[in-house]
Amino acid sequence: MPADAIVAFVPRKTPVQARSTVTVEAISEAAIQVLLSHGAERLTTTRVAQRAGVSVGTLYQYYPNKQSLLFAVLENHLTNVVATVEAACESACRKPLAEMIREMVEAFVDAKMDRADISVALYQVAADVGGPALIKRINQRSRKTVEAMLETASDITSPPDKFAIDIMLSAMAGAMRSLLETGPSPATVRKAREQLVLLCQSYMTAATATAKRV
Amino acid sequence: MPADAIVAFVPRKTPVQARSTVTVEAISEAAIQVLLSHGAERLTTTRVAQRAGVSVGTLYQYYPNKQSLLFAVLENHLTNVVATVEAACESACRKPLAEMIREMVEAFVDAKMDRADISVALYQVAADVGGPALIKRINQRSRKTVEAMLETASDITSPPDKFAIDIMLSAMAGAMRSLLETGPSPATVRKAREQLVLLCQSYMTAATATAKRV
DNA sequence: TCATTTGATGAAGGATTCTTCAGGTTCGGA
DNA sequence: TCCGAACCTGAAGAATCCTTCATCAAATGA
Repeated sequence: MPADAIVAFVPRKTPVQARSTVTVEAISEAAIQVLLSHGAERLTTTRVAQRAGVSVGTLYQYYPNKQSLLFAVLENHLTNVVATVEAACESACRKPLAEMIREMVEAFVDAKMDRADISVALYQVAADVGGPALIKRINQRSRKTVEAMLETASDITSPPDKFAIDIMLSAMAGAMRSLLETGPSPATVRKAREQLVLLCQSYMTAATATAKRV
Repeated sequence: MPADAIVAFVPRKTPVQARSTVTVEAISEAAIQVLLSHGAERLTTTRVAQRAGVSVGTLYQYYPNKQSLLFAVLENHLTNVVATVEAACESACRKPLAEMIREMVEAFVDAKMDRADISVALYQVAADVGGPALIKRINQRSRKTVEAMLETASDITSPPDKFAIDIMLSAMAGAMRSLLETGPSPATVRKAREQLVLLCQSYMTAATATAKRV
């Protein structure tokens, strides 16, 4: 592969029959499992195919190359998480600030924990080609969602600025990542969830107060 | 390489003459540059050696394998950062809580920004073999340092518990990571630094209050 | 039923990478 | 000056890995 090759990320073919749908899903799932058991460094298209119970050729029928497979899995996961957070944000509209934050944070934690293995596996992939750009997009989308929610808060006049929201979201994601990588017990997760709510609430309150004061 | 090979991480030979010291440093620096320009996926021992202006053989005289090189660079960086934070924590002993947090957070941000390129480059490596264990060690060390500092705070009776400190530190690191990956302007960094101080201060205050109340 | 489309196979080509080692060069002290 | 130790070189072996494609199997629907 040349140093500056432009790689395609779009799927090569979309399943039309039922069996191929099963195959494609098996491949995604296998990619995650291989990522967990062997690490990104030793993730091989052959190994993924083998784990999925198909041959390499089949894999290449749906993904033009290795990266596109990993990208697809990452995108799918991140999209799921933001979608969940967005739903929570909508249902929390017009409530008091503290409650908003609580619902948002809890939705985030729960979404991540729902398939904790996927989250952990994909941290290894996020830094790869395509990852940063994708994450940037997802971050912006989350930011806007939270911003829109905060503007409807019943107990504050002006919401914190964009920057503060970015900080909060990245802090929340970072703490969650660190937590997930320890393979936490359910009790630990519950505690962390509570603490994350507190973290975000107290920061948002402080940031709002500061904003008003200026 | 067999699937479950045990790889050595200890350096193979330590420099004794001046020229080899230069060489070893050139290799570390080259590793970072290659990481930034080509990404972890396409980091090659040959490429690193070439960038360092030496031959591959030379590289293997000091590092038994590719991973040990990356591990060494990562360890060196993380150790530098914690050492800086530790120093700040010591000098902040017996001050009020808010001031402690400020000094600690600012030291952390400054240490990271001092060689922002290294930080960004190494995020790609952290997930690799050896990385997680190393990070765990570093995290514990930081936690203990901050905990010891907080116990001397002049304006609170009982410091937040370990768990809260872990959350704060990982949140801070996560936010910093997200920031660094955007290639921020100096102005942005200043703003973020201020916001991170606020984030940690407000959370620690809230966590302390909660702890007392119980 | 049967032609056409869709799906699956896996050996093999082509390329890359890690690591070694035999042989040469430079340094430092005696 | 001279010798041994430290240092450097880079071609080449051995091991993977990515990706393709000719070929076979299954499903669809007319």
